[in-house]
Amino acid sequence: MQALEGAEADEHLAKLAKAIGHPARVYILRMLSRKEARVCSQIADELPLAQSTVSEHLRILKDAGLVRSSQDGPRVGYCINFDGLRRLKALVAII
Amino acid sequence: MQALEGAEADEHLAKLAKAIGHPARVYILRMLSRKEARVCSQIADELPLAQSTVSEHLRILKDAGLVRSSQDGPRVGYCINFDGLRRLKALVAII
DNA sequence: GCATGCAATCGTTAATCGACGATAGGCAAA
DNA sequence: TTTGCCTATCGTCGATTAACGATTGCATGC
Repeated sequence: MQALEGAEADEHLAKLAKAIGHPARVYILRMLSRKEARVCSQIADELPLAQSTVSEHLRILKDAGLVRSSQDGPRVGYCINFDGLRRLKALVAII
Repeated sequence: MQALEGAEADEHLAKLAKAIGHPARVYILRMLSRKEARVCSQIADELPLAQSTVSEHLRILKDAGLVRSSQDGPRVGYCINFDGLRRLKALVAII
C-alpha cells in the first residue's frame, strides 16, 4: 500500500484528479465502470466529439492509471483499472 | 441532495476534480483540513510559491466550492467548505 | 497481396493554466 | 491621518490543454 499523505501522495492525487477534471473523461469512466462500450469507436459514438479527441481522452485516463487497454481480441478494448480507481477513492476519502 | 449521476453530476465532479488537479492545491486542502495555517500569508510561507500565486490557487478552490473564506476577524481566514468536500467524496465514491 | 475498419498519431489553432512581479485595496494600530 | 501589513487583482509570459481533420499504422478478411 502506498502512502496516503505527504508530497508524493499529493502529487499522485493531483494527477488522478486532473485526469478526471473534464466532463467527457468522467463520462467515459462511468461508462466503463458499467462495463459498457469498451471499444473506442463506441465511446466516440456516445459523445459529441471526434474519434481522435476521444482517443486522446482515453490516453490521458490510461496515463493516469485509471483505465487499461486490453488487446485480447482483434480490436482494442478499454476497461477500468480498478487499482488506480481504488487509489483515487482512498486518497480523496482522507482529505 | 443533488444527483450523483447524469451529465450535471459529471460536470460537477469534473469541476471539483479539476480544482484539486494541482499538487499545491491538494497540499493547501490538506493543510486546511488539519485546521492549520488559515491565513493566506501562512500558506504561502509553507510553499515555494509567490503570494499572488497562492492567492490564485485559493480562488480556484473557492470557486469550486471546496474552500470558504471567513471574515470573522481583522484578517481573512480560509477554511474547508465541508459541503463541497463531502460532495466530492460522494461523487468519487460511486464511480 | 490488397482492401477494410478501427485506433493512434501528427499538425494546427484557440483557449486555458501556472507563475511571477507590480499594483491596488482594506483594515488596524500608531 | 498616516503607516504598515496582508490580500486581491492586473498584466504578461511561456507552457499546456482541448479540439479537429488528416494521415499513418495495424490487424483481419477477401
